[in-house]
Amino acid sequence: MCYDIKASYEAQLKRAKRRGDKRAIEEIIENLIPYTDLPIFHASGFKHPEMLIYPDASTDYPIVATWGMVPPWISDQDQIKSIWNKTLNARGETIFEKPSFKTAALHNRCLIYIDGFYEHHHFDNKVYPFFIQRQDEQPIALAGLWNEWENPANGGKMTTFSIVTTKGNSLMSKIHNNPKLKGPRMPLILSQKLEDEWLKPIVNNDDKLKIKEITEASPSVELKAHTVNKLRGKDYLGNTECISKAVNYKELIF
DNA sequence: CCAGACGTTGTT
DNA sequence: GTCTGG
DNA sequence: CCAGACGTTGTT
DNA sequence: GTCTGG
Repeated sequence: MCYDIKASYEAQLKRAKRRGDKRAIEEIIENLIPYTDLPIFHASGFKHPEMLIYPDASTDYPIVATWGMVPPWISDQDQIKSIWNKTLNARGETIFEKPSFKTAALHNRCLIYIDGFYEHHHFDNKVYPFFIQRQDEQPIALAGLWNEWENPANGGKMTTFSIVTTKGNSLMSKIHNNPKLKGPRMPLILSQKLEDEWLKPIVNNDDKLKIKEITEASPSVELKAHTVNKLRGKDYLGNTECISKAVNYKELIF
């Protein structure tokens, strides 16, 4: 599962920067960043933040997109409201089957670069938020699906995305403290090699199988986690830098 | 055939 | 748009 | 996902 | 307990 993320400028621009094209970076900062909610120290998917994603059609130059997939057959604002809280994540195992995701799974895959994500741990009837990041604290590349929706009423365009999830690893199991095999979920984290595989167009069945393989392999990236301040309700601090900082809960036994 | 959905998460 | 359930 | 409401009347 | 809103 993945409903809460941190996405700094540095993380979001990581892929654009790898070519060392300074002019391109300036352009992105000038023309795209103003339309995003960056920097995001914490955002809930349920607030549908605007971020940068790297689509297959333009692998090194990002576009602005809203978190919460709006499938092409949606016809008005009311339908958007009823669907986009349910399409923040897409189960990797079924992206080629679900009506909301199947077209995007074939033709509209993307990468989302974040610093880390947040998960809620339950202990003694209370909820403790954790921030999860790479052990080396480098940005994380997530597998995503995107779509451009056109409003039939006025031709207005809206680009949206969903984060692909997969089976959770042992750290996730511990945070979710779930003994069941059915197990916790986590976002699909891609190694550098798989990032490019994920964006490669599908032209035959082998390509499709390759993508399926990626969604089924458990992420090999080493992660670490610490408790942070509340992410929901009255005690929520909002989108402030300190929200991903470690906070000690004395009563919590983890 | 038409109507209605179309999605994800987890059980301290 | 396309699939599922009745 | 978590937090917060969960109801009625009539009008600041 | 269960549903809605963010």
